[in-house]
Amino acid sequence: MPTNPPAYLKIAADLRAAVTSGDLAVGAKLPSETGLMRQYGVSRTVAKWAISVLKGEGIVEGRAGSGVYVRDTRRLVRHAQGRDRRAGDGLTSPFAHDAARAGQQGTWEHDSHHDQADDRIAARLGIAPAAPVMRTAYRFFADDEPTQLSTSYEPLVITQGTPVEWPEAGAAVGVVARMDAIGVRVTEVVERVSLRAATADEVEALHLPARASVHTIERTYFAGDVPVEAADIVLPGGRYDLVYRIPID
Amino acid sequence: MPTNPPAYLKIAADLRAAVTSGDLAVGAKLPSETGLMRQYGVSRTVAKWAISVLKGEGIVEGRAGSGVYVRDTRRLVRHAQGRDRRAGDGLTSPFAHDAARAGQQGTWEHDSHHDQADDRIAARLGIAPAAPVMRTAYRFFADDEPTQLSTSYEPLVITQGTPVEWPEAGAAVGVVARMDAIGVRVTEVVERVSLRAATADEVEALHLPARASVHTIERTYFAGDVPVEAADIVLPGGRYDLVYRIPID
DNA sequence: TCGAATTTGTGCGTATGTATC
DNA sequence: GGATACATACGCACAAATTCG
Repeated sequence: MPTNPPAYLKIAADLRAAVTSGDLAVGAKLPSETGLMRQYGVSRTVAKWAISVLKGEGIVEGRAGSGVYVRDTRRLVRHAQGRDRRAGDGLTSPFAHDAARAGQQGTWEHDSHHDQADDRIAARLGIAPAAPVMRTAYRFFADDEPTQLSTSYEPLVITQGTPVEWPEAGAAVGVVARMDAIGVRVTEVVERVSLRAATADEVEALHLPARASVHTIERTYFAGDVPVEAADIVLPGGRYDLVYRIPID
Repeated sequence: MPTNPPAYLKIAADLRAAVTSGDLAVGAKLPSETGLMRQYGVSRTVAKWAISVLKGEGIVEGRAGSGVYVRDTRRLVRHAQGRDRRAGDGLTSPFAHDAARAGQQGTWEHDSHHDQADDRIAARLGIAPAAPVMRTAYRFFADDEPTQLSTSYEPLVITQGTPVEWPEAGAAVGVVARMDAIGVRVTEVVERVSLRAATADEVEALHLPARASVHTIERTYFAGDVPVEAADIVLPGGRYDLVYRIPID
């Protein structure tokens, strides 16, 4: 006798409501599968499907042998760079700034090397395919938890031989300050925000549960009409809010 | 004999790769459950779980009695309003503009009425709780497919008795143009982008598959430091790219 | 230290309903 | 009507991790 809506979605909705209402706080343990079976008079399969829905939504997390727990959904806020930037800002990176606002310590690791632009990056940077670029892969941590991945590309035609050729080697931090140091005035940043399922690599690097969603941001810095840096940024879905301030006129 | 990774994730990865590589184009039919059972030598349960993973990611869609099909993942692009706006822009809404860029026809339905601000909206608008607001619920369509939900709130203290009190009744379209018409100069818009699972209402209104993710945008327009409009916008995840252009300095 | 109980993770087989072709 | 295929649901089994006496 199939009911409408199906049992597993009704159970999922009940549990979701308990989480969002606060009845089940962060870290709280959900009823066990056996408990749900008795409580709702369903089979183990149905209890599993209900919980798997919530896991797909990223709001709970199963630990084998222990139980299913409400995940920490506190969000970091990422502020896109804009006119807020003050002089002296260049001493600390945008990421460290965002982490500090949330009361967390922002750190990162990086790996820079010369590379050739693939077709996609070449198109974004307005350079020839296979043109030389500086490629830097970042992994950012907030209180030692990995929370952001980023790969940036800068045309070497702009930076080669300058003090800021190696992004993390000089005194200036951040694209705007570094470009400023070599006389390139960054005037605009364009970000394209998208959403997709996390790849296996991202699940690994960001300590995500399987089936997680991520925000992806294609960020491009411009000096006038000339792109000077392109970056692919990956943020765990549901752990981040992205804030944009846009002046009108 | 549990292997690592589990069979259902391996099958899901194979199918995902076939979709992203283009071997399975948009609209193509995936192998049936029976097919997967034979192909991989697994039970129906495992085939089901593999497909359910892809459904959770929103890249395929099951049709009972027919099969599982690759969903259309072409993306609409939403351009946040900024300095791009030209004079005369006020004749067409930002949504219609975005749809036109994608070669689709943008239409919408709306429902306006007087209401009282709840605590959350009051905080965002900087007004007293229960203060009177104009509340307008929108549903936007691209080529007759629902693609965006939005609920906007304007403090009646600003608009009451003016020609633009009812958002969809006057000649001017869009918040900036309407506010301009009553001498309120909108100077900035702030958008907070987030990601969460779709509610049942949203699944219904946007024709989403169960377990879908959505972007949510909390948008606030400011005239100087004064908020003049707040809106909650819901976009289907994976069907939209959000583009922001931010001037530097 | 050990072992038993609990719980999730993965997997198999089957049955019924219903939509599509 | 019949064949196919998905959606939902039941029951069962075993492995692995955790918890706790």
